[in-house]
Amino acid sequence: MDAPKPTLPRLDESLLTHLPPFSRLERRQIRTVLDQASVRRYDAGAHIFEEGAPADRFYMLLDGYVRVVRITATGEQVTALHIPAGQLLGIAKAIGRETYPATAMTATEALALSWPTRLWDDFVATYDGFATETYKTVGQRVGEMNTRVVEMATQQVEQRVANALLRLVNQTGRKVEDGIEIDFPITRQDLSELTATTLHTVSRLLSAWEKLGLVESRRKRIKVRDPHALVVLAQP
Amino acid sequence: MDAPKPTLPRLDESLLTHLPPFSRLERRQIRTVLDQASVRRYDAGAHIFEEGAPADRFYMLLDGYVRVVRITATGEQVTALHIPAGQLLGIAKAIGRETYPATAMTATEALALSWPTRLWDDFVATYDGFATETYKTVGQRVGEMNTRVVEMATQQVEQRVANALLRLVNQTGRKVEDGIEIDFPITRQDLSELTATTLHTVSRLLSAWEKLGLVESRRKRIKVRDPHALVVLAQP
DNA sequence: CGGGCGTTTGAAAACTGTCAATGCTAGTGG
DNA sequence: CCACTAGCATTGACAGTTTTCAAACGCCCG
Repeated sequence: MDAPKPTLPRLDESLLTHLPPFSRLERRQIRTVLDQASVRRYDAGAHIFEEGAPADRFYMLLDGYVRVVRITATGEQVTALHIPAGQLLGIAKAIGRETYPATAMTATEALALSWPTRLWDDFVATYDGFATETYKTVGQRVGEMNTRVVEMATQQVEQRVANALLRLVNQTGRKVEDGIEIDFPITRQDLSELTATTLHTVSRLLSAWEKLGLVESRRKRIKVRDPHALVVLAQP
Repeated sequence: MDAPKPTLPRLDESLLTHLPPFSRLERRQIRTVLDQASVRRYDAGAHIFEEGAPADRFYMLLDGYVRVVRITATGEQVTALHIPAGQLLGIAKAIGRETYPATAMTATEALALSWPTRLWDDFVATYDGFATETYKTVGQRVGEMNTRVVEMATQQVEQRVANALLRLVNQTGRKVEDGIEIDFPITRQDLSELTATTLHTVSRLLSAWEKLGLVESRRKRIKVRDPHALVVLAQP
């Protein structure tokens, strides 16, 4: 919400060198980019920007996970997607918008760089590969949204939840002993907002799957023990 | 699917002068753009391009309506959006994709220009306003998809169908005596693919609304007589 | 004028949501 | 260090919208 403030120590260039939108830049260019950036740490659950607000800044998530949600007139939340560290967000400018199309809130403690949106056109024009890579990101997100529309239109709840779990595990999974765990705290409610159902139904499904040995879950943590069996469930 | 072929008579420049992506171009530039274009007429129901195919060309729809659909593994169709004359389509390149993300089929007889995708970067670089306007188009479509996800996640079928009807009427409505009619042939099945329900449910809803005097419909035609009442129905 | 395709309608079944109540966990503060 | 409590999760019973299944109708185009 309030404007991010620059930190005193200079940011290290290695922060960006391996991230796609900046990977083709020279050291000197990265220096310039970093000198224009603000860093900020966010608590878990903090709002980075709000749907409908002027798109003042765009962000690069350095650490943590962000949930992109829309909130309906009646107060219900619908989660559009999750963004892992290393991706841009708040890039309204890339799709010709002056305001943010959704609210971004952190799913974990997070760290992000940001730049004033007025620098966007500079970045696109000046930095080789920046535009290409950001449009790829847009493309992936559009693709993912598309997939969700198709799923919601054609599949039953069980399949949607299974698919959502698999996607989370693929995108943000952390390999642990006997399974893969979703790398951030996620509640039944969160999962239900991602799959257009209720927390009750999600709870029942997870309980059932746990009895079958497909998943294991504690409060806010979900571990998938048998991804393949889930893939089977996810099919109609 | 075979390649569009150029027509013999030269295309008139006035075709493009008032269309957003080209409206800032000079006459001479439009001439160049047109000389590189192919025109083609499509029958109603024809496929312009297919999901997953290499994005060889991008298109400007000059007349008619196009339906963008995705087809699931089990053969069900889900309609993503409708595109009216005057808009670009097949602009995979704008979102960093090499293949079309969905199938485009005509809802009516249609007329479209097209260019080889290799010209895309030229267009973006050379023509003032082209990039900006196309990204606005992308933004609008993303916004619309977003809205549909939210609707599907939070609303009942009746509200979704009402909202879909209103959107169609707003975007492609033609004012007629005592009402506004959707400007292209649309079946119950089509509407159900747009709202994630079945043709039966759509049929029942339309029958009920017709009894109430909100709409009037014949085979493949829907006329909205009382948009305001529909807006009320569309609310939760 | 015929038939195909779109449409209508009834009845029954099925998912899934709603309501309600309780149990449990993890973090907080004394 | 332990008790407390707020938030998260579980579960049963029930209701209701929506789909599914089936059958028949009727409009339009060729």
